[in-house]
Amino acid sequence: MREENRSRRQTEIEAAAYAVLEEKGYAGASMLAIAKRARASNETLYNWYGDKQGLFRALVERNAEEVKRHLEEELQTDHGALSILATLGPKLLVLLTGDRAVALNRAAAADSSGELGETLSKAGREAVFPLLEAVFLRARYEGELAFEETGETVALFLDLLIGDQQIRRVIGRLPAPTMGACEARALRAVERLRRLLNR
Amino acid sequence: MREENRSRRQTEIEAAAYAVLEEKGYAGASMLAIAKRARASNETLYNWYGDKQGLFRALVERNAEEVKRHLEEELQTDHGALSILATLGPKLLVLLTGDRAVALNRAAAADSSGELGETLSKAGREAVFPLLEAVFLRARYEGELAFEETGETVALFLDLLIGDQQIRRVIGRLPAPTMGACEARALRAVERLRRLLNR
DNA sequence: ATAGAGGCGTAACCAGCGTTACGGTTTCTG
DNA sequence: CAGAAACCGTAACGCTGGTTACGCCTCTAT
Repeated sequence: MREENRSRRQTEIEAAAYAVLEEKGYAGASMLAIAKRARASNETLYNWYGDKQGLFRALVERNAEEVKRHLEEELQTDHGALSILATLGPKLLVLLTGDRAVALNRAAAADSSGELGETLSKAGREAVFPLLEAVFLRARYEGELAFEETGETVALFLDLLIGDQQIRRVIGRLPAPTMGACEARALRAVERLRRLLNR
Repeated sequence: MREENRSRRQTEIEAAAYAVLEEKGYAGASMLAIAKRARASNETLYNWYGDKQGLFRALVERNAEEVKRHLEEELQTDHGALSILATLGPKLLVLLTGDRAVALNRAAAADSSGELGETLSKAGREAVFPLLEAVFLRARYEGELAFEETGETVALFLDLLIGDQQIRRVIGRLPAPTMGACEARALRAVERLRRLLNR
């Protein structure tokens, strides 16, 4: 199969996996169901991904890459640190509470081996964290924020930004937030951060 | 079976359910495994709880009752509001990030019908929320905190207190926090709350 | 004491899943 | 254009789970 063709096929299969996952949960997302939805053969799934965990590991990794790419793009700009946070915040919030991320978190929660959770966290939070640290160091350098421990500050920002939204989404008690809601929430997070870290 | 006997048996069964759930996850927690662990018959399980969902619904409800009871106990005292928060915070944090709560959250995440999530949230967050509102109203009355929207303030407190700890626990990337860690975190949450809501 | 209810332990039923296997067909390659 | 590789669709295998059924035993109530 030609390279471009195969790559397109892969995204189709992964889209199907998301669709089934969002509909039926991890336990209900059978390989055959995913194959049928993608109009693919399960043999292809097994050839490409090895096994069920492999398929979902691929989903997690690709998703995390996308998230990181989005953020790094933002970081390339030479905007002020707080202004970066103001654009980064909503973006991050949308990504983390979106249907795909929620489905992946559910899958990780259901995977008792903990491997999916590890991949999700390593490629997600643990990859984003240093990027945010860089932003905060810049903010301190610019005299906008004052703090001692960078890591602690990033954690505070994440608490203010995300809070318990993710877990509530995962157990199905919070609808996907609108873009506007994410912006408002991110704005408040930055505002509070400034009040806490001023002077 | 005598009433006390049956009630004891129930807690034994539910303890077994927690044990298996914590070991194997929701998908792996089979009725037979739970029955065997509790040295009970699965027929009994089905007679008492109806089906698998019923059993876990019972777990969720009983757990939520306990949480609420703990908190209400604390509220009976006539301590100052901030002092109440200082004792309530660690307690809440321990309960919400403890092995039991995490296992239940995983079960809710795996339940695609959303019923467990609904029960967990209704009996948990949505039951605790008004209690916290009462505390904050008292704090405002005592002149300790200044705010407009009570609900928003409670949400802020929960963000500062819990943050993303729960979701990280659920996907298996955070060990159960120690009592000391919970106390420290709660202390910081209250401290930050005061900085944000003073004057 | 004795009948009956209820619990125990186990087996059995059916369905579904992950995984493998296999012809038939398409698509690439030389 | 022919052979090979890859893919599709489906069936099959082994296994496990939820749920039901059934004999045996223990406890309770009359």
